[in-house]
Amino acid sequence: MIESTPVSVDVLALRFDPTARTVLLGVAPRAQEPFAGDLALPGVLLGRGERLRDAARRAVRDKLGVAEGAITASGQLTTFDEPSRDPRGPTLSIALWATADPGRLTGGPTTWTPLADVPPLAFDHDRIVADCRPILADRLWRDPAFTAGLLGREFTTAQALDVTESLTGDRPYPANLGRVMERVPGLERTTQHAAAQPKGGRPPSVWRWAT
Amino acid sequence: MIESTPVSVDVLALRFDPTARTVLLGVAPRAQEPFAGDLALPGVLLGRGERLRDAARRAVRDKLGVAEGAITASGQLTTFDEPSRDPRGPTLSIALWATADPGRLTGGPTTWTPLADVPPLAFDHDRIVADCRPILADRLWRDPAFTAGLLGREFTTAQALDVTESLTGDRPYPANLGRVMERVPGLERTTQHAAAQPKGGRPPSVWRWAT
DNA sequence: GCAAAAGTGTTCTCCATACACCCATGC
DNA sequence: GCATGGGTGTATGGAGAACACTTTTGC
Repeated sequence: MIESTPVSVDVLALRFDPTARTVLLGVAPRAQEPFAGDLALPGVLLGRGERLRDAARRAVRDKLGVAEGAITASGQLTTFDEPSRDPRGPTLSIALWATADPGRLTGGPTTWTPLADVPPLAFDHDRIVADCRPILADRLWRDPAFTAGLLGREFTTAQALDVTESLTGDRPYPANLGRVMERVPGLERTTQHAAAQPKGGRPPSVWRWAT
Repeated sequence: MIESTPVSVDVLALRFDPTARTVLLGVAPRAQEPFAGDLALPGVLLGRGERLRDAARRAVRDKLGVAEGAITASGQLTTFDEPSRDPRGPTLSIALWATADPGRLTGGPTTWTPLADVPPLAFDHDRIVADCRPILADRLWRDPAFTAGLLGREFTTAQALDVTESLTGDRPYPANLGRVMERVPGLERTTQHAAAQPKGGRPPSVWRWAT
């Protein structure tokens, strides 16, 4: 029997905060050595026969204190295999994304930090975040599960602008983003309009997923 | 100590055959149960601390009999985590691609089958091939390592047409493919022309990678 | 009215697709 | 010459980016 490399699942847990108008990444201080006390992505060792999605949910629940019901979607990113990424010995890290409903979020030791400005993290987690951000930006408006997971079943143009800016780094013209969204299968502009921003401005349209 | 899921690396080993004018996939009959005798992708269990690339090279060498020097490039695809994919118990399968130089290929029990027409394979390898083919098609002309690995340092327009057809399923117009290739960084059309096809026709241009 | 922010319409550019036509080879 | 097949030029359509101008809100 060959001794195999342990596999950990590390999660980029994302949540859109409509008040702060940014996408936040969930990180938590590590409870144990190594890097005890340092911030890190939620991660767990993959159990035997466990599916990646389930491990990701478990990581988010145990390490961030997010109820499983609040996790709206998840998916695979890439695998990191540098043997020295964990000082305890070689480990494989499979990165997944997960989106959380900003609704009920039991406190916990979680720090939600803007995705655009993540503090230094333990292990090679800085690299994981850096490598995966472009992948996430690419998924937006292309992968409906990811997009709907982040924005919810119903959202406004203003929120869509904020999310896009958080992920890609720059803010699209509302007109152009509207045309992109028109072409997303299953997404429709409703005739409703949300309340305007506190500072004023025209009230944005409400968008809804078909099914 | 938690018992972890064993990780196998399964490889889509690709080789361009200029004579047959198609991209071939390397498969070999399994030596052991389960599925002994059935064709399967070359795969090995990932050793502790072993890098994915190295495991892929090992798989191609041990299972296909391809010399390591003949492997020109490799890269990551996706991970398959259905717990029932191996009857012996849950295993993770990380799929990688690898390209082989059609030069020296010591016989071995390898079958090289056209990528467009792969026979039934053991385990879930049919699904792996089906899921990964579009990813490979997308990599062509975008990932220089992959493209150069398949076509070599120097190749003709005719070969480029054949490879594109094998991966995507339909044959582009020579004119359009030429313009795509002009825009590939590091790839240049030389002033040379190769010999014409046996049936005649205009001799195709030779393309070369810059460095 | 004024500032803020979304929506409408228009233009421009780039790229992919398609095809008519020209050119160079084997036979 | 004729079939074969790559190369040149050209047109068309769709997507993205940029921006003037209009509309609807808060104050």
